[in-house]
Formats: sequence, structure tokens, C-alpha cells
Amino acid sequence: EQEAPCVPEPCPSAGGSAQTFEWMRVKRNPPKTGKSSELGLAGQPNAIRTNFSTKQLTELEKEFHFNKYLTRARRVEIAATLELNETQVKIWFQNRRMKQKKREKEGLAPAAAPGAAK
Amino acid sequence: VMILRSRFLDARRKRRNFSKQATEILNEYFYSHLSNPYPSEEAKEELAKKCSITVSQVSNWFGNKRIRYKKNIGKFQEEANLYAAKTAVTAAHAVAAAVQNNQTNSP
DNA sequence: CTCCTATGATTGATCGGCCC
DNA sequence: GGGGCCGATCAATCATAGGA
Repeated sequence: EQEAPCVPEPCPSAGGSAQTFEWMRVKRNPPKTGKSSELGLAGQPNAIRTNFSTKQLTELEKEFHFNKYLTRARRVEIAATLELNETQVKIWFQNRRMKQKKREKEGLAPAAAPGAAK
Repeated sequence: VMILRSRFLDARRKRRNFSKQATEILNEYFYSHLSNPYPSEEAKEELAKKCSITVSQVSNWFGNKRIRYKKNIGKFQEEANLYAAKTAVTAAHAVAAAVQNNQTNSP
């Protein structure tokens, strides 16, 4: 358990305290999910996290219960109905599947339930 | 706006802080791996066991810790030094033991 | 009891890999 | 050459716990 290629650039700092490692500089690109107002030109992406409405989430959840995976056609249909991008719908399903998997794994071995009976 | 907090009734509502020692263990790992604080799945399982929490909680903890740490490195300086010193002692012991071992065999 | 900060969890979206 | 999926992670936010 020992990596080696790390620290491509330790950074200055003479003091002797924490340096700035690469992971601290990681910056994620802003969401390309521009939508409602596709600005004029210069493609200024919205760069904001979309807040799904309760209605949208309800529909997505309902669809998920029906099918864990989407077909292209279904995706287009849902995206249109809920006024979302196909990408957003696709991503939602991916995240939903991961969530499901996580739940299954966790809810399947809480074994140690201190003070179970109370 | 009224498109409200549809998320109400989340599990977040019944959050419990981790025990003092669990946090201690997590911080020790974090600061002793500050150059790359990304525990492997196995490491997470081990930490989870030692802290009596789930692997997901360990993941959440590291995720939050990394983001918050880099967001304001200065704020964690003290904490960083504290744990750095602590692990330094452990490392020193390990080195001392290694030296002892090597003295009797030099390739 | 009232702020205000620390902290665990959730989640839309990104990143790198892999497969087809 | 691209699209979808997976696994991990990010980043912003939520809601609460805890301290002054």
C-alpha cells in the first residue's frame, strides 16, 4: 500500500506545514446542462445544479419502478414530458441505479443493531 | 420558490455525529495520507469497522473532509499539524524498529 | 433560548474506464 | 468515434447537532 508517482509539484511553502497537493486543486467543469435559456452565443453554460420538481421526481421514480433501464425512445419521451434534457434523464437513471444498489447493499446486513430491542 | 423543499422528510433529519474516537481514527488516516486521501475500498471497510460506522459513512466523511479541507486549508492548519505530529511519533517508532532490523543484515 | 458554526447525508452532474 | 453504463467523486445544499 504505497503509491509513488504522487506529488508532481509539492509547491513552495518554507514554513513546514501542509503543502498543496494535486487533489486540492481539482476543479470540476461547470454543468453543461444549460437549458431554459440557451443564452445567445458564446455558449455560456448555465453552470448550475438543476432542481428537479417534485412532479418530475415522481414521474422519474414511477418510470424507474417500471424499468431500471431506459431505451432511447423512452428517454426522449420522458425528457419531453418532463421538460428535461435527455442527458438529465439519462443521468438521473444512472444515479438512481447506483442509489438502489447502495441501498440494497446496506439494508442487507445491518447485523449489529445495538439496542435493537428498545 | 414554493416549489419547495420536496426533500423534506429525508434521512438527514436524524443525523448523529460520530463518536469522538471514530472521528479521531478518520482524521488520523486523512492527515497521514494528506497527499492522497482516497482510501481504497478495503481501507474504507477497515476504517468502517474500527469506527463502527458503515462504509458509505466513511465515504461521506472523506468526501466532505476533502472538499471542506481544500475549501479552506488555513482553517484546518492546526488540526493538520496536530495529527501530523501524532503520526510522526508512530512513524518514528516504525523507523527505529526497521533500523534495528537492518543492522543485522545489509545487502 | 437565540444565533452561528460544524458536520453527516443527499444528489445533480463530472471524470476516467470499460464495453460494444 | 460515439454512446451508455459503472464506480468514485465533486460541489452545492439541506437539516440538524452542538457550542457561545
